[in-house]
Amino acid sequence: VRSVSSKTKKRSRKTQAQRSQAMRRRLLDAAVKVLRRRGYAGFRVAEVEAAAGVSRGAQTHHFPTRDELVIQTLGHLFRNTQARALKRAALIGKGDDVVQALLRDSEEFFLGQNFPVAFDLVTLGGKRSRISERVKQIARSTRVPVERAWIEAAIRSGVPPAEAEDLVWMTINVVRGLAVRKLWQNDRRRFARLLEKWHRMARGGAQ
Amino acid sequence: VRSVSSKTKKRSRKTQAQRSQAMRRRLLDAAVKVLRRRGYAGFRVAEVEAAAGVSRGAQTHHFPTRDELVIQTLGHLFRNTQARALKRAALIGKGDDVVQALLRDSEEFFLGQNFPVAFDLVTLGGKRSRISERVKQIARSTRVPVERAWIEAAIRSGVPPAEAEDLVWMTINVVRGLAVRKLWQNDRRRFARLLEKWHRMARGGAQ
Amino acid sequence: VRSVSSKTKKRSRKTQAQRSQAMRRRLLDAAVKVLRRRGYAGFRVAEVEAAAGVSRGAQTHHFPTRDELVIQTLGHLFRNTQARALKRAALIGKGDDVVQALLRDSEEFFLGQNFPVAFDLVTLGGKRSRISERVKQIARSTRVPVERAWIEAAIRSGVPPAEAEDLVWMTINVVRGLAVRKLWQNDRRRFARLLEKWHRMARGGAQ
Amino acid sequence: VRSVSSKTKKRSRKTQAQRSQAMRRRLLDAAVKVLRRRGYAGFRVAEVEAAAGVSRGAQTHHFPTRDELVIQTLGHLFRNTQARALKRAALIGKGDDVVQALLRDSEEFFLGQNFPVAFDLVTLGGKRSRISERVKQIARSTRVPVERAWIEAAIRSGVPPAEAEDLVWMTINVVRGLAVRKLWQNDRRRFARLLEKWHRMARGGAQ
DNA sequence: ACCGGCGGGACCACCCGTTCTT
DNA sequence: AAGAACGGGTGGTCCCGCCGGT
Repeated sequence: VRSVSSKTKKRSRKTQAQRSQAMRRRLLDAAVKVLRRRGYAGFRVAEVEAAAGVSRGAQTHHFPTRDELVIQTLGHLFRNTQARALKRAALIGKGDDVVQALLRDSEEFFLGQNFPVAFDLVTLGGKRSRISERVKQIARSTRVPVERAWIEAAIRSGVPPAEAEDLVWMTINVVRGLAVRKLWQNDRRRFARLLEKWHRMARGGAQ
Repeated sequence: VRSVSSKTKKRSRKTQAQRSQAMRRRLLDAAVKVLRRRGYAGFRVAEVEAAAGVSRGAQTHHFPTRDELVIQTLGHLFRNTQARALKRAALIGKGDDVVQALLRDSEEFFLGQNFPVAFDLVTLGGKRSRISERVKQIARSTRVPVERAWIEAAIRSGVPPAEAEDLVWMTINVVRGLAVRKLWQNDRRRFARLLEKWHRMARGGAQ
Repeated sequence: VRSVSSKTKKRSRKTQAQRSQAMRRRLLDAAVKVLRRRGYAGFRVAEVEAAAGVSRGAQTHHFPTRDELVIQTLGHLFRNTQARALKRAALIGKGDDVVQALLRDSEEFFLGQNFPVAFDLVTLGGKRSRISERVKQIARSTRVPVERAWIEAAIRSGVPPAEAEDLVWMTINVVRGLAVRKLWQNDRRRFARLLEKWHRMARGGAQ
Repeated sequence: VRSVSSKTKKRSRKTQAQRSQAMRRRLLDAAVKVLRRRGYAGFRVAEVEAAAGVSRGAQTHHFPTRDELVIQTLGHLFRNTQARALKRAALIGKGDDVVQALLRDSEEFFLGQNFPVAFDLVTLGGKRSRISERVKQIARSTRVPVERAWIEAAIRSGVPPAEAEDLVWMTINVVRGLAVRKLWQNDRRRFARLLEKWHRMARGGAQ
């Protein structure tokens, strides 16, 4: 991509660190795909390797165990989501329809492809408690800041500070509930109607 | 299902059937425990056998495959839940606080021990599509009647028929949303506050 | 082996316990072969299975882990050796040449095929400490009775009790030393000469 | 061994060679530790690297394969032992107690830390025949000169030449036998008594 | 000389379903 | 119906060696 002055080392455009980084990324992206397709129960490292076009050795080098790979994958996923959410919340200013914006953001997260993955992992319990704990911690550390950002956004938009927190919680919660329902019955029109209804109630209540 | 022709063997056969029934029940109860502890991914038939105090052969006899056991277990769980819910909905009469009653019923289901199990199973995808389909079907066939019953209860209690469906959906949905949040952060006081808030909003909207 | 009166069950000559026993024996015998050929470091359960003509499942059923198989194999080996040794010691009576008899018995054990196996296992240390401990314990519990039996035999044969213990120890020890030398240099004539020399010295000392 | 032609590069080359030498030494010493702790079966090149504080690449550079490292380690060990033994044998003069001196030397070797390592390696058989052969050869080429040196020392001390060889062999053999017994039962007092007994017998027989 | 990413063979344990026996 | 032996696929991890970089 960037020009190299020396002829002799033409091929070595990438340092080891860069190659390493690229490989990690390929593996994580492939792992996301597999988690979406199979869930944690059906997650096979071999499938990730095949999807990433990477050898067994390379995989274990970067992620020594299956669970480590899963956890890092979740972190990868949540970091991206978080970044988008924070950006959106930051755009909210005085007079903006924060409920509307928050609904859109939540829909993308909860009704998108990532949430089932997160959900699946969070429900792991018992013997798998080690992974379970780390998953919960990742969820906390990425979602709490998002909620905080939206609460501040709500206040900026004009919602009374005393009500902002509940408003944000409830709005997120409504979408979260639909995400679960979607798992066994995906009725988009009804979902849209319900969200619209909440939108009206929330604006009514906040005004 | 099969006809009983001989009277003479009635007694002994009945004993057999009872024993069989008892064994099935022990296995299903044990399977519930294991599903709670380990989730589907960590579900091992051997652990069920140990928990039930039953031999390998007995388990295989009653539930030929692992997935069959899981599905029957889920059915077992949902049937119980459904029965309780229908009973409660039937108690609602004119003037009763249907939102309150529905919230209580939903809390028991969604915030109780059974929901994570159901949730875990519903998220199975891909390769496991066979079981996944049956799980969804069980969810549909047990939850839809419950919703219908509550809608009717709402109408009986005095909610305008045009609003009853949305009211029930939204009320259930709010609790469902909290059930997910609970997976990684169980803040009971805040949950109670949110449910109370919804209670007030719903009654305000319905009045 | 035993006659079965019923015609219909002609084929079921063996009980489950007998079949189980036979299978264990086949596995142990095969494991002995593999341990001799490869040593502990090169011991592969798959090779044992192939040698025994047994499936992976059957193997794990009887010996859940590789190390368990190894340990049981050693026990198997030592039990046989011990039985033979005790029988021989019991034959010694007044006036018999106990040193000669003990030398023959020790030669069979230490210079035979079994000793290198035992030796290999006893040297395992460190991380493998669990197996190492059990191996040592097996060695102790089978060899100590053998030594005791020979000491008693020596006394019966006429060796002064005060000298019997040292005599037995030293005789066994001489053969044991040659067993080690044999590992890298097998000079039978010289070994025979040395043992003969010790025989003369011992009889001289004991007289 | 190799001639140094250029004077100009003497300094820098020496530095390189020294560093190389030091690294080899660190690796060999670490390998000794690991062999003692784990035996050949549990020997992992990664553990050697960790113990030596050396990178994967450096290890590979000096010892291209695992077995090469093991063999070099054994050579390292035996060379040291041999040097000490030859020095001790050389000190023996007319009238000295050669049995006593040989017992001391043998105790250090056979009852010390190095012998189990050697022993473990010598027992490797079958598939590992390549390494096994080299190990035996190392044992032969270091031990035979030691034995010869002691035989000569015995003759110098006054033992009749016809008896010297057997005396040395037997003395070494007695200690070697105890080395094996020590593997599963370390009874120092008894060992000392037995060695003392042999000392008296040998002097008696030699006089 | 030294470093570490990477390739990939090997091996064991897990786990379920089947097949006798009792 | 219940119990236990047996079959065998599968998958994660280990571990070594290679080789392109530094």
